[in-house]
Amino acid sequence: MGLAKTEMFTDEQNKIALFAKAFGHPARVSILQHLFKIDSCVCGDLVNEIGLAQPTISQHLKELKHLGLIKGNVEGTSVCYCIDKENWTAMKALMNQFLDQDVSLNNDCC
Amino acid sequence: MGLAKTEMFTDEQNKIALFAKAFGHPARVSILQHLFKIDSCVCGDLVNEIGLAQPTISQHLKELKHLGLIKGNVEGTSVCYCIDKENWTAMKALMNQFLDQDVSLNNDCC
DNA sequence: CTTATTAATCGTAATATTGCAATGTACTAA
DNA sequence: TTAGTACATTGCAATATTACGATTAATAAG
Repeated sequence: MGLAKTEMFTDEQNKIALFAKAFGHPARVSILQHLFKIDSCVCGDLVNEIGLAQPTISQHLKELKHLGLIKGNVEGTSVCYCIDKENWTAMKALMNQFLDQDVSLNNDCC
Repeated sequence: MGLAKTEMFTDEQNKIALFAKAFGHPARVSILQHLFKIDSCVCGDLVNEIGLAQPTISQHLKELKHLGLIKGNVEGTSVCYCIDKENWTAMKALMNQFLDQDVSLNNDCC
């Protein structure tokens, strides 16, 4: 089917899945890492940095923007993208809550 | 195409993407949360806990096992699944490295 | 206005994912 | 052996994702 049955899960679970899906492609991981590294806005450099075609990068950027993880500003003919820090921090908190479930207390049963 | 061009990305980026993809479905998030909550092994309870059919759960478990995030032991007619703590910790370190990129130093350019 | 540049959008092909019915396998119990 | 239980596998349909060529939209420069 390819259609996730989101209605049977909690909002939190669905939210975690949505963010995780955004990181589920190396191109988007790469884009985000680059935006962090540059520590300022990047425009079409991403197309050169990463080896994918311009429409492909544009599509990945659109997804990240839709999730609120990045912001984009038009600047002349080019567009300036950067991390949305506030939303990134909120996302990080949610992911850490999931990743940091208590591992130490488990008894080794398997 | 639906085919990620993994060869143009670093091993780290691809690894992050693979783990993230595993969390990119609420059912798998739910399965993992349940395994943590139970704090011991779980067998077929997952089918009842989550509202999906048995083959579907089995498939999600297979993916998580393939990634090394969970372990499964046969126990009589049932199978006992639990978190692979060592691999989970390693995965967590990798993800945190990605999530914890320095946000504070950025200048607000967008 | 014309042309160049940059990025978004459209359309489409190739591939991946999700979900489940049907079936298979392995073990247990009677 | 037979029947039952628990889980895995297979096969398939529906949908999603990825990638890119072609095109469009918007701005800038001449």
